[in-house]
Amino acid sequence: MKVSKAQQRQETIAKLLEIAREHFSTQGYAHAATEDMVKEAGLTRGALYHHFGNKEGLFRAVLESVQKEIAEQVETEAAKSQDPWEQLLNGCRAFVTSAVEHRNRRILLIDGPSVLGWEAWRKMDEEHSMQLLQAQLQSMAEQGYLAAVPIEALTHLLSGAMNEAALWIAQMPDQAHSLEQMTRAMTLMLEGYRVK
Amino acid sequence: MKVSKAQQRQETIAKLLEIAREHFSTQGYAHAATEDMVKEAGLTRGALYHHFGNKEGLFRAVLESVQKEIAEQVETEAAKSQDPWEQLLNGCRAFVTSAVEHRNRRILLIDGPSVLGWEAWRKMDEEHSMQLLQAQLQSMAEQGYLAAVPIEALTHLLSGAMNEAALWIAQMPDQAHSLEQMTRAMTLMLEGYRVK
DNA sequence: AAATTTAACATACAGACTGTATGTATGTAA
DNA sequence: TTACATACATACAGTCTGTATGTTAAATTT
Repeated sequence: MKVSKAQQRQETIAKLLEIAREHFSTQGYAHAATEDMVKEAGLTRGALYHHFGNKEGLFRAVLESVQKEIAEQVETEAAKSQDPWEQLLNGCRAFVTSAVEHRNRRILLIDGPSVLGWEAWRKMDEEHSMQLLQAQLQSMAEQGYLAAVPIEALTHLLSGAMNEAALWIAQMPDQAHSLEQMTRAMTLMLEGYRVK
Repeated sequence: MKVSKAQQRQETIAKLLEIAREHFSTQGYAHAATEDMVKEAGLTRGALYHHFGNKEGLFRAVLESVQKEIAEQVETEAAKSQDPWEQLLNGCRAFVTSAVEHRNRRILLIDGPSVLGWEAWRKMDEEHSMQLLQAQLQSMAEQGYLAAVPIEALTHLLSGAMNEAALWIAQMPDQAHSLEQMTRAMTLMLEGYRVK
């Protein structure tokens, strides 16, 4: 049976991304050995270095797919409402819910900044979910929904709050309850920016 | 000349902590080589492993001293006012100001959670600056200054917000200006929790 | 259709780094 | 002063990443 190179390439990359995501999530970047990953994929490290350049390149590609998935979730949930305030809260809750998941959490929130450096990580973040948040805030400000506040600073403040929220919820025994509590705290936090 | 063992021990540990802090801050945990650090201290890796067990142990000790310094700053600044709201805001600003510093930032906010794991990092955090924040919030809630909100969730939300705030400010060209903007955003954020 | 090129790997090896086992000298306590 | 513990130094083994080179099959060119 004959397999096209394009197809082979795509399949190999997809397989490595999936396996690496699992390894990075459970072991962390530093303790995930490239040899173990490629072995699980039925390949050798040659394939990895061919497609991703180095271990960090593989991690970056994995993080990119994590970001895309989360941004999609956030966008979908936010779009379910017409009211800007509800859109904002829906999006925030969707982000936290996604970020809590095992296959996203460590890669996105723990190892991401450490492995790529905060600036590179932040740049990636800006091109995905943070972008959505800032656009929403910007639009709300222009429509007069928000009190006078520097948008960029606010975006980072909220983003940081939600990142930690996800990490906190993730390790609590009753996650549903913790999410409720956190939603309450987040709702009040956002209230501070409602124009009076 | 004869040096007591206790004194020798103390000096060696102090020297290694200081040098390691600089190396971890500039190179990051992963790229800081133990050999380089001990060489700079005029020692060998034997000394490091004797006193700290392993590289992670050294990092943990460094982080501990970072935490202590920051908590001290926060406490000092907060104590400068009698008004609980002002204490809270002073403390928050002091935390951000300290966390921004080069010798604290990466160790505390970037590599800390990645190297020690989030749970261990959080536990250390709780024993230092986060403890102060939660105590302040708790006391404010009991005195009727705060709206009804789960304190633990709130503590993490605010802590996360400030962590990201520090990282954002750190990489902005005009840090003084950015700190002002962030203070404005933080002030409004806290307003959300003021009892109405 | 044959020849050539190129993409997708596999293999082998070098270098860096951590951790451990062991040796040694000096201070300390009985 | 002798026995022991502490504070290291030294040597070595194991792991892991990255790179250089080889190989095979598909794609492209002639």
